Amino acid sequence: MTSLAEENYLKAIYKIQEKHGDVVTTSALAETLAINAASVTDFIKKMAVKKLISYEKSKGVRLSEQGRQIALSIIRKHRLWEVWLVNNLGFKWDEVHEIAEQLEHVISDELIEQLDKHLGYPKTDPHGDLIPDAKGRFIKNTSKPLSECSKGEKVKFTGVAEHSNAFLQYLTKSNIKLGDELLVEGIEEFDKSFQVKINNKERKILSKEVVKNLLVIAL
Amino acid sequence: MTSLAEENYLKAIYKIQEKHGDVVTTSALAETLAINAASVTDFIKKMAVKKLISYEKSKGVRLSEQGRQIALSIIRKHRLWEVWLVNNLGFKWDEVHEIAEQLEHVISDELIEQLDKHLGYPKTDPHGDLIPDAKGRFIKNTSKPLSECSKGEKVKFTGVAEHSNAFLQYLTKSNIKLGDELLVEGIEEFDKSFQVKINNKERKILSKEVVKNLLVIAL
DNA sequence: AAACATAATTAGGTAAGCCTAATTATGTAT
DNA sequence: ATACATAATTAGGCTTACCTAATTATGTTT
Repeated sequence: MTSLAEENYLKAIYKIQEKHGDVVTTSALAETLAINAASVTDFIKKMAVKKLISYEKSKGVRLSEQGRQIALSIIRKHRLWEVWLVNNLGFKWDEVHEIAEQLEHVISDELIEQLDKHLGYPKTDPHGDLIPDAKGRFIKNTSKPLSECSKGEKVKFTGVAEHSNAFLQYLTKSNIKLGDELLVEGIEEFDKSFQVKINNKERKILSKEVVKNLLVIAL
Repeated sequence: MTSLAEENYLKAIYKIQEKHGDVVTTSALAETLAINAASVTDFIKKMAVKKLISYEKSKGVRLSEQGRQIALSIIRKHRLWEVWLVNNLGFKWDEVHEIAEQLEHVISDELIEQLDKHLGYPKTDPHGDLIPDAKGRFIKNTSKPLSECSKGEKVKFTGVAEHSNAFLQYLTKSNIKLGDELLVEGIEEFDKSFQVKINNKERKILSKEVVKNLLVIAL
């Protein structure tokens, strides 16, 4: 059995590893979990004994295969619940994270498989994040930040790299939604802002901070 | 904030109080929660300090109005989740209890109100138990055990007094479902078994143990 | 290489919820 | 009223998951 705390550590390690690659430091973990570094050191030693992670003293930790599978199952649950909250219960994409943080810890394989089926086996959550299957496998993802596109490229908005409510609400307010077609009409040299045409209709200026966090795929 | 343990104590106290009325003893609580009596004494003292219950030493405990409201909100959540699991996810009525025991502790008023709406504001759960509203109010319930009916009475099966999987599965196997119409054709003096006609079709003999746990309303 | 800042660890402590064993209440039978 | 069984409480401990303060590593600067 893995405890609530362990699940949260595993998920945090997975996410940091995903973003910054390789070994995860004690301080990075302490930061994301909002837990004192001394407590983290304590805890990861125990997790290493349980083979959930490998731990090199003063270096950092890495998920074991077992740990990775558990992390992925939590992420799978989190994202499936988010889909449900948005598609079936009418929540907005900036309202579901905290609720899903609770629901993701409910234990029942049967439940999660039935939920998956009920939702029609979605491949992505409301933020465009991929949902791993029951075995922890993802479909391929070829998205890149809009900031890496060149003038003239036409792409589809498929996900966000930043999940803060501030950013999600900015997009909602700006009427930019997953699935929108974006045409890069120009890039301002001075401030790296993008002029884009959305769904062949509206024209918008998007700041460098924004385009960095919009994930798109080529059309 | 009320902890997971507190929620479980409150729910247990509510249920014992409901069944046996009045004051709830330490041992009854210890029994239902499968927790040592000494631990229960410890815990209820703390709950009394928090005004969740009133506690008279060596006598037992009673829910405070605040405690009652919390207990009812847990029960509300439990039963709404059960409805969802059966109606939307395809679970059987004997498969949902443990999952709902976990889901009932998820904290979000918004969530539970949206769920309630999504389900069409159900008044009863899959076992026929009443679902309190957001303010902890129940609709009236006029049901009684089938065992209290007399020969010739025609009633509707609306709930179970016993929630064990064994009993639920017995009913499923016997093809007796909530909403079925039951006509008491005869009562065997010797063993108090009932001969009933179900939905004006099948005839069945139901033992005293069974009829005691079938809740019905007059038709 | 020495000095320094930063990161990580160790040591010692706390609160929540549980436990067992020992003691004290309570209520019933003699 | 006393004895007895049962229920409840007290006392002392344990584990989990956190904390602070003090110490030790690590990796840059100079």
